[in-house]
Amino acid sequence: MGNEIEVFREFIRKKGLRNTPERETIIKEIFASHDHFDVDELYLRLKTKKKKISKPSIYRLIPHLLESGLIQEAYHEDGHFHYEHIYGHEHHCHLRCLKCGKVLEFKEQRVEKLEGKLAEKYDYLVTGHKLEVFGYCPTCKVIT
Amino acid sequence: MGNEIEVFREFIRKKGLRNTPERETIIKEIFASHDHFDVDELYLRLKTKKKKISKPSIYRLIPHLLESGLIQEAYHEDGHFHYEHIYGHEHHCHLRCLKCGKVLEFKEQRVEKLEGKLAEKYDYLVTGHKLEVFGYCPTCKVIT
DNA sequence: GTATGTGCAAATCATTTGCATTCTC
DNA sequence: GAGAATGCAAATGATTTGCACATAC
Repeated sequence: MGNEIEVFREFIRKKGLRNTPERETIIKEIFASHDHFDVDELYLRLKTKKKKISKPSIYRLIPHLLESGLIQEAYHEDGHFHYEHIYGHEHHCHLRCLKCGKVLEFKEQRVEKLEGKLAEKYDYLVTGHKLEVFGYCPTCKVIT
Repeated sequence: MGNEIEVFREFIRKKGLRNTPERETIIKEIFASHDHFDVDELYLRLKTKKKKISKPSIYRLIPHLLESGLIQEAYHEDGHFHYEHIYGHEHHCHLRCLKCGKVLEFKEQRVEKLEGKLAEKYDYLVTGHKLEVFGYCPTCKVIT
């Protein structure tokens, strides 16, 4: 079990906000799976486990999770966002087919060097990145 | 003036679809500006120029523009997508502040090599990529 | 004690869709 | 002439918001 809860508590404290059991329940559920998630799916997972958390509570928590660096937007598909938790997990990128929408994951280290350069050049505190490569998958490239 | 119109005509022809003056008007307007655009803003730009194009026509055209590689999603913000035209323009990536949401653009060539490797490894026809680096801007990193 | 968070129901707003009409090929 | 595309109005569905109550600090 990671200490994402600790990271979140620290973040909340620094911001002068308040933590709640609902928020910790949501975070635990997010990190309980290795997969991407979306709000509706997360809500249903919680419901299945008899946790009474409302959707607005999830929606209201997400900006904090993004800002704290615990999660990031993975992609926007089927009309809603899909997120992935990034804290304590190996980074991966996406290879997407422009025709059928299929998404493949792959690992990439090359961009880390770039992060350092950018941090210096623009005086940013760089915390992560998202790389999406697109094109046509083996099936779709034949037809196109 | 680029030949994005030609590229689109070719794409439409290959797919056995039909081209229309509305579509070409939209494409010309997209490429008339160097900036990102979103559907509403594009619609208003067209309206200002007395072009009677409906929003659904724009929405229905976008998947084709994506698939043809003329445009790509730049980011999803303020509840809607922002697109950028990529055909015939130098590629750029985004550096985004997690706190204030500010977006900076920068150039990057390093990822092109990776594209080749991925194309080979997964048998994809790779046409482009989108790289977003995030963190805190000079102002926000002080406060956080 | 006070300001923040929660749940509910209602509101918002981007995007999609049904349909009758028009237009491309 | 058949199948697509358009515009309009209505529907959809994710996300947000107002509000009254509960609760963290």
